[in-house]
Amino acid sequence: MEYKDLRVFLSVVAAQNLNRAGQQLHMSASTLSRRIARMEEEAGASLFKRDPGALNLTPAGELFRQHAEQTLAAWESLRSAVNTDVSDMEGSLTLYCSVTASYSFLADLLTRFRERYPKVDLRVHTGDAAESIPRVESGEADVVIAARPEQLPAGLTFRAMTSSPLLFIAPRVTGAVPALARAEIQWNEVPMVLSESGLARSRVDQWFADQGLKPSIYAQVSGHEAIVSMVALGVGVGVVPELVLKNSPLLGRVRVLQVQPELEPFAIGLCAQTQRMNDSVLQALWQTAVF
Amino acid sequence: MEYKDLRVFLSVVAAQNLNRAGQQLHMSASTLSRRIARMEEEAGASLFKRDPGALNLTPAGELFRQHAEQTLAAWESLRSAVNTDVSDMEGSLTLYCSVTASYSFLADLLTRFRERYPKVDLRVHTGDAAESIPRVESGEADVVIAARPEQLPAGLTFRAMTSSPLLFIAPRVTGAVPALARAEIQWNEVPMVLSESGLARSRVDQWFADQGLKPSIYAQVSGHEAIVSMVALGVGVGVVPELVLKNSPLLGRVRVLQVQPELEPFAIGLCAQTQRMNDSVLQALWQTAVF
DNA sequence: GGGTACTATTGCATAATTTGCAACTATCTA
DNA sequence: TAGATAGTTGCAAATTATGCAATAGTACCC
Repeated sequence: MEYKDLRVFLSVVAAQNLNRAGQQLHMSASTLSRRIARMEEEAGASLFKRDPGALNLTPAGELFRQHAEQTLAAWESLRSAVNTDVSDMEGSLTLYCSVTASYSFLADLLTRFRERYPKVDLRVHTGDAAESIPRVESGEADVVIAARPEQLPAGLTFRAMTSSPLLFIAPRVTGAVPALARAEIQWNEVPMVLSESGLARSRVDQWFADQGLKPSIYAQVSGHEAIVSMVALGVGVGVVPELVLKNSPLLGRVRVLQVQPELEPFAIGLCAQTQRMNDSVLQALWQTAVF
Repeated sequence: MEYKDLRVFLSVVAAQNLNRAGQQLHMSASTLSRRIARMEEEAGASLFKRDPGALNLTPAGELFRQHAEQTLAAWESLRSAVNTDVSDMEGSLTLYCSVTASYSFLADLLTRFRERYPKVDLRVHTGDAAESIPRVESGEADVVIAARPEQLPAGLTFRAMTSSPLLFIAPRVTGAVPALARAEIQWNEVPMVLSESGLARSRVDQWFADQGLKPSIYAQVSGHEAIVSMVALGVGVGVVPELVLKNSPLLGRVRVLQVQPELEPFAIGLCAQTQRMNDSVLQALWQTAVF
């Protein structure tokens, strides 16, 4: 039994559904199913009634829930007590991240950070993902949530939180892009909607170069979200991380193209200047991201 | 942080020394060192003062110790409450194991079992390890601690707890066995002291057969402990599990021979009849062995 | 002062565990 | 009965933990 299991359990109790809980926790339903099975084995009793429609607690599950809440509360309390100088740590932290990252990670991260270090003055800026690395290099931001660049610039430290595949997307309405209708796609005729710069752009350029092709660029835009919008309008094919797609309200208007070879996935995590890593506020955020 | 870590922590606190704690826990000191390092990172403070001579708790460590004790107590209490019919489970269990296994595992296992299920009437028999499997097959024992046979007989269920290498041992006094003194050992001239039967015996027979050799058997005895005794006396070479050797008072009188290929290690664990596995007392023991 | 013994830590290869995908099962619904 | 939804399970890949062996730091003794 590990503390992470207890958090998983409480999430599942709240969600009453493995798939919903899995989305919140960034885990698959199968993982949750097995973690719960293990907890039940260790506890020696089944914790959920598998009523069709909703997962409800058994009496044993209710006791377990109390145990989980108390134990986690005691643990957080211990952490605060032990880090006296940290629990009422003061200071400020400027964090920059893309709009998309703000949907999927920022909420979790900041909620936990706020609980632990309420006195730290947090400033959050959102914007284009491609801006992340420059911002942390220039010192405009103390820390950013970013995709790890192919070559991490010297002086920066990165800690992965998750990864997200990089996908080709096309308008759902077939026929909007004639070059896609052929049996074999003629990539040099496909109008592409790409980022002006950034990791996604260089990966795509490399992908075309590896095949000895030159992309036909219809539009260069700033921001992955704009790419989804333009693709949904039917102007061409774009490339965005799955994370952006999942959170887009236009998800239903585009479709994912299966291409070979696949683009290497984005590694997404926290990034800060190495020389600032001994700053206690930064260390606190680092830890919050992990446990 | 996992509950096993908490137990590890308390053991280290009690032992004040990684090597001693490691022996009790059947773990290496390096593992303990790293687990503690991880706990300290997760807690956000160092838990032990690394005073030379003894590991003492820091103030943070003292708090952590309280947390660990309370959490584990709450957990045990939950387990008891949840398994009402089990915590005051009655019944009896006959367990058979070798003398050696009784040193290294039985104490831990029975202590924990007793705490959890005090009303169960436990009967323990010790004897030759080779007797284990027959005893459980015949039903003389409900469960045995045994090495897993090459071919687990049908109808038996096995759960591994640890493994132990199978070693060739010789008298420490060189010259006692002339055939060993040669540059290349002439195995067919080496007087062997072997079990009359059992897994170790069949593994050794197979080992000789694989090399196209026939062992020269000086003595066949019953019980691994007797093998160590006879080898220590200088009569020949024997084969015993490391576990037996480690616990033998004659450890200093024998030496381990490096042979190629090595014999496959023993997998040691609990074994019971599959058809009895739905017996609640047996299940209780099974769980006790794991968590 | 220089061994010697003892203890904690770390590099590395291996072993064990965990994870997600995909296929499967079961139940509800139209 | 077909289709949808939700939980479980086989399997391969990735991650993580483990022990061994080597290292580093300290006390103790001659």
